[in-house]
Amino acid sequence: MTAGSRPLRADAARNRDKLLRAATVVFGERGLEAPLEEVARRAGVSIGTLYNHFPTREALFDAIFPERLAALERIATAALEDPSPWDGFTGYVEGLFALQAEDRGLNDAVAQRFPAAAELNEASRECLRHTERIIERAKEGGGLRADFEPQDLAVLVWAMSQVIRESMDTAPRAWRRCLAFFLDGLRADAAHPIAEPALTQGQMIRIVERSAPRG
Amino acid sequence: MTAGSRPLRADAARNRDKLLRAATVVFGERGLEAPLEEVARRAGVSIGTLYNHFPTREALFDAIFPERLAALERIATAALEDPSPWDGFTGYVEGLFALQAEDRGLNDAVAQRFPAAAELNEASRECLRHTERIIERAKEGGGLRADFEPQDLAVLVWAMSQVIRESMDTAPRAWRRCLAFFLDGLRADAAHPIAEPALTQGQMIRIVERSAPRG
DNA sequence: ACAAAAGTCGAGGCTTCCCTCATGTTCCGT
DNA sequence: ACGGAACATGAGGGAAGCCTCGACTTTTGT
Repeated sequence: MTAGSRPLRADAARNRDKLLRAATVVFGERGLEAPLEEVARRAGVSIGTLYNHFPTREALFDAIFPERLAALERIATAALEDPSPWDGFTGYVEGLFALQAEDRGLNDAVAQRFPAAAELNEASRECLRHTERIIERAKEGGGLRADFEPQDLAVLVWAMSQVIRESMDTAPRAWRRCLAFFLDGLRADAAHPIAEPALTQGQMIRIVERSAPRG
Repeated sequence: MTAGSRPLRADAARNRDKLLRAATVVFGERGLEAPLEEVARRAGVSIGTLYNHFPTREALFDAIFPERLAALERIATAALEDPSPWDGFTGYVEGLFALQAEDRGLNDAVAQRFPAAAELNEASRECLRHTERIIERAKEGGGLRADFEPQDLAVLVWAMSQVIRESMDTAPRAWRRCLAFFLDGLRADAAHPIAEPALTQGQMIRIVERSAPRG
């Protein structure tokens, strides 16, 4: 909140708050593609009012998720302070997916399904910076295989986000098993050479920018 | 083709064929949710004719994909004949994902996104039966970890189908790297105990039946 | 060659979701 | 307690897809 503009009128501030609460619930249940009209309905407010406060869907994301990603910062900090770099790494990854498994919206957000959400993606990128340190530390500690790159974690997030999406209603812990298999492949002593190189930064950017909701 | 009904009129047979070719192309490019009107347009036929031949989207799937999955049978046979059970296993999995990476529709189909496509899902299930043998053989050979279950392969397919979806345009081979990490975690000598049990058959069924296109 | 059967056509009704804007209401400083 | 600024409202127009149905055209058997 840059607070550049006048303070909101009392009723407007109340409505904005109701909208944010409703959006949090609706996106959590239905994912980031939930109809905005349901958000308005749930907030007890007209669709026009929703658009008054948040001219685009992405503006709503930006108002909701950066704060939510603060939880991730805490998890990252704990990871960097873990005496075992490997445990720190796995703890971070598990914490991340546990968050995703509790909220369809967050799951979509972390998988970068809406490139137009500027602040959200900025927050994601901020997290990624922690991630690099966690990965580097785990490699130096000898637990994590040396050829694992930060971009590989982004790919893992795509993969796990789908597992979570499919299974979260019926078997909310199922992703843990999938992740365990994967993590066993990331240990230094499990490493076999891999011919395919990691995605470049440029490729990542191009992919994320393309990934519209349904395109 | 049970050939229970009369033979089609000549023009009708031609149109049916054009529709199948068009659908193959369109689904291949856009995935199983592609607009049917584009299929009709591409076939040079009206939307009404499309519905004459295929009353539902799923009927189209059933007419296209079971044949396509025959390629998988061949890959499975090769896997079972590989002198190394582990190489057979990895070869099968790579062959499967390579197919998915060439065709968005097949990628969606294998991930079971349309439970109503009866014959398609029957064909998928048939493949799964080969899969069980391949997995069993790889475990007995000592290459594959003992706690890997056939349902885990289905989960892997969800995961990889998403990686493929995201990356196939920009980095068509990127999935290979992700799979390599995963496979390193499936080797018997990389195995660490996993607390979370595999999905049960019942859970799998419930999940697949829920997974509507967008719901 | 002709009529009945078989097949084709596409406009149009339906749904869902998007977003806007003219009108009406509420708040707030004076 | 009043006037203007700020805000809320929801009907409605638009886009995309789905699917149907009655009018029309082609095939085929005789």
